[in-house]
This record gives sequence, C-alpha cells and structure tokens, in this order.
Amino acid sequence: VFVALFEQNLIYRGKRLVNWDPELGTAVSDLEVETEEEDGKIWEIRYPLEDGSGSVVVVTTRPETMLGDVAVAVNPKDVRYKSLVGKRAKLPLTGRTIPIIEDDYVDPEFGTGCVKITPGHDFNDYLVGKRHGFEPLSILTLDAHLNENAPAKYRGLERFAAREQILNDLRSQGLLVSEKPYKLRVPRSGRTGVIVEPMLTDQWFVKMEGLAQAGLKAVASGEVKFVPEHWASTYNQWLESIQDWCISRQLWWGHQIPAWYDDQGKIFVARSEKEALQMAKQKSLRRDPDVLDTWFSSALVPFSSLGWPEKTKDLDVFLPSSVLVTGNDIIFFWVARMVMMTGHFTGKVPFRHVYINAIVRDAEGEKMSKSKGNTIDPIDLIDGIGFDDLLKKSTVGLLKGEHKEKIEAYIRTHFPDGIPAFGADALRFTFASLASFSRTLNFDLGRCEGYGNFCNKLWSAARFVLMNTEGQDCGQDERAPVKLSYIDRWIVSQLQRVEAEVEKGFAEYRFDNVANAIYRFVWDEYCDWYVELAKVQLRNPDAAVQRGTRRTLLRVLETALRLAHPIIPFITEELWQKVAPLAGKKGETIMLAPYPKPQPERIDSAAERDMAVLKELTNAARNLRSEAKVPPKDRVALVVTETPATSDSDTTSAAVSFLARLSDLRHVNVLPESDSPVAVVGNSRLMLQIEVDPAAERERLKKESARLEGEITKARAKLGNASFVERAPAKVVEQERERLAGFEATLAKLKQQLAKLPARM
RNA sequence: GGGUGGUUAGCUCAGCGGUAGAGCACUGCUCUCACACAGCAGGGGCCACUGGUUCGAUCCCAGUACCACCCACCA
Repeated sequence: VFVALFEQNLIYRGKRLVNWDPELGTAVSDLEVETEEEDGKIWEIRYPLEDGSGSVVVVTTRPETMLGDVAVAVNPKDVRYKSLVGKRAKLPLTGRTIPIIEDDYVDPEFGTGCVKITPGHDFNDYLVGKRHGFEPLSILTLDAHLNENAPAKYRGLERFAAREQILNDLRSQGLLVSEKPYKLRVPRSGRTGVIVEPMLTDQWFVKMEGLAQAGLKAVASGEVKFVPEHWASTYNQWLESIQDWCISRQLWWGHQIPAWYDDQGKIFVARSEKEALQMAKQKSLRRDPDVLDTWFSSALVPFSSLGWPEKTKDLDVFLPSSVLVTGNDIIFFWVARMVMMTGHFTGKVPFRHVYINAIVRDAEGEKMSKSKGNTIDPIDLIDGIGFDDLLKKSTVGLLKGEHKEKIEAYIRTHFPDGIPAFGADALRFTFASLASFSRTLNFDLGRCEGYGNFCNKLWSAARFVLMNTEGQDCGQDERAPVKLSYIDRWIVSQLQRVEAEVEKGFAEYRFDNVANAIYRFVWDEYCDWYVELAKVQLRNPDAAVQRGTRRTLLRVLETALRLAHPIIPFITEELWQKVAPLAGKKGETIMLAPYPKPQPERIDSAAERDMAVLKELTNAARNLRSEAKVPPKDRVALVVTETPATSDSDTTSAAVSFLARLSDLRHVNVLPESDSPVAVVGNSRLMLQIEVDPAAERERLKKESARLEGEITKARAKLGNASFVERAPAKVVEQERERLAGFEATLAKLKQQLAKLPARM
C-alpha cells in the first residue's frame, strides 16, 4: 500500500512542522494531540527598534520561542503601526535584528496588535513565514532543550527552564512589560501527556484531498451508513477540512517504512531492499528507520486481513462486511481511514453499517478514566467485589497522588458495600437495555440489579415449568387430543408480537427495544399471567386441557429462551438444555438452534380480546380487595352483573376466582342492596361481598367519580370544539367519543352505587 | 469561532403530533405450594424556558438558558 501510494504521488516526504512528542521522541498526528484549556500566563515583551526611534511590544504565551523569531507582524490595516512597517527591531538577548512586516493573520484587537513570528515553533507563524519567504529557525533539540541556534547562555537548557531564565533576563533589562494570568489551550500528547512541540522535521505524509473526497462520497451515497445517523455529520465535517496525514513515527514498533536512502540522501521507495538496490544501482543503501502510524496499518485491516492483494474467496465473501461496531472516538482514527483506504485499493466500502455505541460514564456523569479512579471493571460487575478490594484496585498505580482522597470519597458514596455479583448475563442485559441512540449513558448500579433480578425470574419460571412437565404428558404426541383455551392461544399470540418486536429492534440496532420487549413478555405476560393461569388449567380434570397447558408452557418458554439467547447466553443455554427436549426440540446447543421468527397467522385477536376482559375483571377485583384492606389470605365472594362476554365464561370465571382469590364468583342480574365495595368494568358491575365502612366506601367512590369527571370535562371540551370535530381525522374523533361514552357510563354506575349508600356524613 | 448531542417521576433512561412510560428507589399489605432477587395494590411528572405552526404540541419550527462532547491557527 505504501509503495503504491508513493507511486501514485499520494505519499510524499517533506520537512514540515509537525506535532512532536519530546518524551517519546516521535512525531504524532494531529488527532493524537489533545488540546485543553489550562491556567497559564501571558507576557508582553518590548522589542526596541533598530534605529532607536522607539519600540514595539509583542504578546506571547511562550517567551522562550522568541529566540527563534524571524519577524514582528502587524495587521496591514492597523494605522497605529503603519510607520513602523519596513523598519527593523532588535531581538532582545540575541543581538539579531528582525523586520517588521504586515500580514492579515494579525488581529489588531488582540493584545498590542504586534505578533512575534516564530516559524520554527508555531503552526500559524510557519504559514506567515512561508508567505513572506522566511526560513524557519529551529531553536530546540528533539528532546526539547535549547540548541546551537540559541545564544550560548541558554544552550542545553530544558524548554521551561529556559523560559524562566529568559524572563529573568528580560525583566532585568526592563524589557518585560507585563505578566498576566491567562487561560491558554495547551496541546498535549495523547499518549504521554507531555506538551507537544511544533517541530521542523522530515516526515512522510499522505495527501488527503482525493481520498477524503472518496470517503465523503461513500457515506453521501448511502453505501456506508452510520447508526445513529447523526454521526455522519461528524465524519463529514472532519473529512471536509482534513489536512495531510503525517504517517511516520520515530518508534521501534510498527511496520517499517519501505524507503531507502543513498549517501546523497536520494530516496528509493521499493517493495524490498533488493528492489531498492536495483533501482539505485548501488551496493548498499540505508533504510528509513521510521515506522508507520499504527492507524495507517489499521486502515488496511478490512482487506489486508482477507488476503489482499490476492483475489481470494474471503475478499469476495466478506468485503464489504455488514457492520462495524465502535465508539465515536474512533470515527476519525479508524472508520474514516478504513473507508478511504479500502475504497482506494479495492473499489469497495469496508462495511455497510457503522454502529456507534454510547460512551459509558460514571454515576456522576463524568468520563471514566484511570487517573480519576472512576472506571468500572466489567469483571467486578460479573463476579462482585468488596469495598476494600474495590478501593485498592481504583487507587493503585495512580499517577497523581492528590486524587486519591477524591476517589475514595467517590467509591464511598457510590459503592459503600462494594459491588454485588450480578453475573455476565445481567451485565449484558443491562447494557443491551441501555443501548438506545443516546450518546452517553451514566452507569447506574440500580439498573444492573433490576436486570439481574430478571435472570432470576426467568430461572425460577423455568423451574416451575420443569416441575410441572418433567415425566408427564406434555402433548408431544400429535395424536393425543389437546384442548387449548383462549389463555393458551393468547400467550402464543403474544409470543408472535414479541418476536416481531425483537426482529424490528435488531434490524434497527435498537438493542434497548429488544431487551425491553423480551423483559416485558417474560415477566409481565408469561410469568405474571400465563404461569399463574397454567396453575388453574393444570388442575383441570380434563387430560386434554392439562396436555395443552404443558405443551404451551414448554413451547413458549423454549421459544423465549432462544429469543433471549443473544442477550443472555449463559442462563438461556443452561435452561434450554433441560427445556428443549421436553418441548420436542433436538439439538446440541441453543447456539445452533434456529432463531425464532414471528408467525403473524398465529396472532389471535379473539383470544387477545378475551384475555383483556379477564385481566380487567381480575384487576378490578384485586383493586377492590386491596382498597377494602382484605387480607391476602381471606377468600371472599364476588358478584358480577352482566359479565363482559368472553368466548369461554367457565375459563374466565375459574381464572378470575383464582387470581383474585375469590371464594365464589356469582353472576346476578341486580347487585344486592349492600354497602359492599363496587367497581365498574365496561357494562358490568363487580361487588365484593364484604362488610365495609360505608363512609370509606363513599370516599372511595367519590374519589373515583372525581377522576372520571375530570376526564369527562376534558373529553367534552375537546368534542365541543367545532374545529377539532371538523379537522381532526374521523378516527381520532370517534375514539374520543368512545372514551367519553365509556367514562360517562362508568360514572353513571358509580353514582347509582353512591346513591345506594346510606346518606350520612 | 464552527459543529453535534442532551434537558421527561428522587436516580438511570425510553417515548416524540391525539389518554405521559420502564427499571431502581418510595408507601401499604403479604414469606399464598416457580421466584421475598417475589406477589398484589398504590403514591409521584406545568415532559428546561419563550414564542410560532396546528383543531390539538412533551413531540414539529424558531429563539433563550444550562450541561456535555468534537473540531479549529487567536499570538
């Protein structure tokens, strides 16, 4: 790749100002420099004019670089300094003189409006110098000590020691005009944290213009899609303003650059030393000791790992791949560069989708970092860790000792008892459920706990199913008669819906929706309703009913396990091994079992309607019990008028009796004259046959009536608005009418009931 | 300076034109034979603010404030 790009004139070598890490002794790319605002100082320094007619005052945050100044610049429109342009100033401490020039780069509003120009140690000044034909003067060695271009007095001083010395000397000569605190943006090396020095060195660069255009096109055309979509603008913005990429590193590890030099410094880029020697027609050459930026090598992975440049089958099959999963901090480093390089060399995109996951922050919303000690080790969430160990782990090997107390306080606040063991599945489920399209997510132990409980719930539900099916007739013999109630058909119907939701969630990379759909189905529908009702059906003397129930319990559970397996692989595998054979499924492992697909034809609207009635009756009865403070153990009788129709009222009655713990469920035409508590469900009224304080019952009914009256007022206002009725879709208006009618009917029944209560305060 | 997100229940987060949701936390009652890591019943929200569009706005548009992150050469 290197040789090819060189031959295509897309790689060049040149002496240019690059970001230099003086500790590592290597160039770093623009992306590896992290600029942060820090407290520093800004100084004003007087440069006397050569002709003795006065002086100019320059402003700088880096006084030591003045030794490398080649000019002083002012803005051409700045009338204050018009007369000085063309004159020369004496550069203090050096004995050199430098010209005063004009350049648009200078902002007359900032500081004194005079800028020292140091092309050897500042990117802006480098450009200014280039425009005016100045040779950059480098005053630093590669390890950031002053070099031979500095006056003898300063040679060998480290850059910050030199700064102090220079300031002292300027002060004693009366040339230091001012020193003020100043917030400056300090460029630091991402790897060492050392202040990066712009340094004039020979480096290799990749021309980015054409490659960047191709990279932009790959996303603009939709060939590569970002998920969430908005990351495409981040990607675009970077590529639109990209600079050439410095790819050489003065390091020991990495791919060595395939370039050789002869004694005259002539460059031979070749595929091997032999080829270089042939090109040079010489006996020996010196190989460039530099290596490539690791991201240059990484950019080739999509095709180099598949056998390129050979035309392999892997390349055909796996390029492009379907999805790259990564963090947003890697979009520039890797994603963009893979797109560009893969496109350039294969004509294809490396992958179709780029899924950018959220960055997990700590409980206080701070970025996790080792130096802050607020990182969470996933292993500790899986296996658990005690407070002492956690503290020890978080504070060991700290670079800055002063943070230790803060870390301890943090851990004491958020993990006073350490971290309990949640297990790998709980951890996975938690992060899946948090994987929405938000950019960051703050870590919350509470959610981990909640999803851990889910795993336990699934486990215990499976235990129930196994207890009630192992060694029994589970309806696997298709010839045996099976009766399925609407409850059985309802859970199967719900299963189709959750399968569809999961399918959609995966297709959209909405793993939170996937996890929540599974959670709701397993806990809220299967466990809370179906398993409870299965208990009733398993007591049914009809063997066909029992058989149908066992079969449904097993088949639905078995499917739910396969559905949940990608998110909670361990527990589902463990359970599946036991459940699958009973459900008539064969296979060595759940990993190889087919993934569930929704069967829309098994959605049973009639069963769902029946079940909705069952749930409403149950909820109403339970609510009455609870409001009347009936102890859970007590079985009480319930009378119902006009039972809402289900297709099988025997099933409904048995179910409601069981779930609401009723001693008796009777249908009557008229409710008995009594102070007993009454609820309204649709057209029917439910009365718990217990003695209650009529005053309490009156309060309860009044409260419910008031709520309904509020809803009715709102609905009437809406329907009374002519423009709503005219302009809103008919469906919406109709729905609003139905709501109102429902409220009114229920309220009327409550009022009747209220009227029956003895009138006393 | 440019850009991108965010602001919804005490906390962590969904929802995004037509009755405000989840998990945890909270209140009450239950150790009822799968599960107390549980069950049942509850409480809790001017959906940051100001305008606009609309019959109707948490949701769309504009602006404001605050919080993040990214990019950039103000000495």
